[in-house]
Amino acid sequence: MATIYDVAKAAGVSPKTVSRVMNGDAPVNEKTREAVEAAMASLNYSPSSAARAMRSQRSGLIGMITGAISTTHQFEDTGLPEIYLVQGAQRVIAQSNRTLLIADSGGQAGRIPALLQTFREHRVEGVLYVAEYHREVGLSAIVRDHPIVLVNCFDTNDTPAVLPDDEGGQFALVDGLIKRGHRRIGFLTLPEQQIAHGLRAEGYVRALKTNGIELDEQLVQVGALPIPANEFDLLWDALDRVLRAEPTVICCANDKMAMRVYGLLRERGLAIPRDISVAGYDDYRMIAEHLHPGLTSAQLPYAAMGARAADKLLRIIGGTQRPDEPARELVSGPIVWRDSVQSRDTTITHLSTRRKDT
Amino acid sequence: MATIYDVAKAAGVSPKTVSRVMNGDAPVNEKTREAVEAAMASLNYSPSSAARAMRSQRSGLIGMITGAISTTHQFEDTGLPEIYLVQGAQRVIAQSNRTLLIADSGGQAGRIPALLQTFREHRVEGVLYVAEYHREVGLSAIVRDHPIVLVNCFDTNDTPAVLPDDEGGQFALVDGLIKRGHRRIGFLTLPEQQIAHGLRAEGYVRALKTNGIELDEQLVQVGALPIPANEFDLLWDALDRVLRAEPTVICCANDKMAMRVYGLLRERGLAIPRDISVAGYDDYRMIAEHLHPGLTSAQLPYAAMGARAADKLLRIIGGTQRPDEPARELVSGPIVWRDSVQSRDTTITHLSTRRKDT
DNA sequence: CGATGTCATGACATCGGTGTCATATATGCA
DNA sequence: TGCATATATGACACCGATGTCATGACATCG
Repeated sequence: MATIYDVAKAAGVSPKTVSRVMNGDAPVNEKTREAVEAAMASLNYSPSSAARAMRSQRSGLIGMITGAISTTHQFEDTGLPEIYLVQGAQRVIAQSNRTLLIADSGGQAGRIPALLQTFREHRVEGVLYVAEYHREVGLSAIVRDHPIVLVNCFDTNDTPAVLPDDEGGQFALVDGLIKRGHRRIGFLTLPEQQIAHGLRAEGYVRALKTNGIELDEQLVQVGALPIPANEFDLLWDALDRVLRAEPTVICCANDKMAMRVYGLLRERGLAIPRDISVAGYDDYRMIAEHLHPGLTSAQLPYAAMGARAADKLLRIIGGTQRPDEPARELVSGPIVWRDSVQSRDTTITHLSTRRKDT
Repeated sequence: MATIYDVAKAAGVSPKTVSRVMNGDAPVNEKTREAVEAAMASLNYSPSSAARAMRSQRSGLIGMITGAISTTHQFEDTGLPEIYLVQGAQRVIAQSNRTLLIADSGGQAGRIPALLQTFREHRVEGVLYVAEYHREVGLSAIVRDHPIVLVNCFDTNDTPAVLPDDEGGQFALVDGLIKRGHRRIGFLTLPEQQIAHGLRAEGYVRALKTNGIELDEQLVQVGALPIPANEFDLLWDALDRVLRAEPTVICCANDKMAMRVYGLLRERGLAIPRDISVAGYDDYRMIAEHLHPGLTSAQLPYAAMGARAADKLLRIIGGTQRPDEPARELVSGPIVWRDSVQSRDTTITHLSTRRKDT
């Protein structure tokens, strides 16, 4: 591989001048520049980032650690749309002329220290720490050596974090359902220990309140439990209880649950959306687009979260954070309306004036 | 960040001795070793991989390029279980004390040269080139500078490649169905231009032949087309034609299609698996495990492919390829049997003696 | 006892860029 | 015309490892 010395020799200049042509950090005569550029092209020259990193003390690398935290998947396999997260982050990082280095622990928390050690050796400028579902984490000390942004998770020390706006997402979904004429809105929730559960429940309640609808607790049931074997029966029972409260639509905690609910409702002879509407959460396109009818769902904006986290991290590294920048940022996703939700005749209902609720 | 000089000073030895302690490439007195190790620990020393790379001319980096090829997604979004591929590759690469560098073009082929340029600057030792679905690709010259392994794709120059064993997977699935008593096996295929289509069709035919069953062309219909808007109607029609041939089971080209077929069959009042069995392909757990009943599916072994590709690449880099190693390797996945397939009473059928068909 | 070998260690150069400083010529302005 | 700047370029050191070679202290052997 050609070096800067080879280029300098070929162009008849000093290495430093070649460096100047590349970096544009000092004026170079037009003729000289052309000669250098010709030499670089003919030698197929590519500067060594190792040498650069060494001299400049800036590696141009960002580390991302995924699959990192859980020792075993306490809940279910998320299906890993994490790749969108990687893509979102990578795009932003590439724009800053940096490169993404990734490490995946394969869910074995014990491997994290070794992976972080690798990051240290590469002198990564910052770390993105990605959790597989919205949760709290405890960070080991080694991580705090670097600028870090948590993604899909947070800790108790106000470490910068980028999180999905679960409350807002559920609010927007339920609010949209109400605008489409629904009044009795069933809600099959996540297991109660999940962070997202509480937030989404709040969004649900706020949407009702904002629209002047009274909460019927019978309509809200825990839909899934961590133990897969039991889950289905429990889902059946939960659905049963919700249906007795006569909802016109059922919000499911996620698209996978909605997929099951499709099957369960059909077994009861209910047609979607004619007899009852259904909504999901996550907007896993693999599911939502291919269910029949298409599933209305609140999008978990993974790509946007990845991009936002990368952006935040770069600002931290560059010292260009806005002074008022909060440690935690929420990223909202759109509601994707598909055919699983039917608008109801609203002539007999009176939409209360919408009040803004912060 | 502490350097080897700091460690040397703290331990009262020369930098070279510290280097020897780290690399074990020459004998070091036990006392000296302990002093050096203590110094390293107290300074929280981490050697600079940039300096190492520079001196040794080995970067310890492997580049992976994903989302690389398609300008627009000609077919549908794959749902990107690519993350499993990344994980599989990363695991193997970490074991070899190397680090995975990733670049994602976001489907914009025009960005590939820039990404490869980044790889060159980092002096990656090899490249994994990942396609989003099984296909043929044309490689630009720049890629051939490096050792490279294609993943999920191949070219016309016998570039090393790791591919899913589509023929074998479909064979194993259909063979398994036959062993479970099925004789009339419907097959809703991929669009014909897909590489996987031809291979799976071959597997289907071979399974029939191996078991002495005659092919009924009516049972095989193209199930999907690249234009999403039309797809559904065409799938309905295709399913209709297949059903007229009275199958006891329907193989779908992928799990997404199977998910739709579930809905379509139910609309016709057919219960799965009581009235008819269904199988998919891909084994996207997000779908297959959560459909009710669980979907039997042939697994696309992404994690294994990633691992195998990384392994192959490392052998190429290390010059330790087995002499007989073929350029293209097929990776087989298991058939995951779930409740969507019902074993049929086989007392009235006569399983022909299984013949091995290579 | 001297030659040879092993152990243990350090001095020094080197990998490929870039920051610092020096130098030489050209230009602007009073 | 003379001095302050700006332009254009090079010499040299340095970033942090490690390969090469040299050296001194012992141990071994004939």
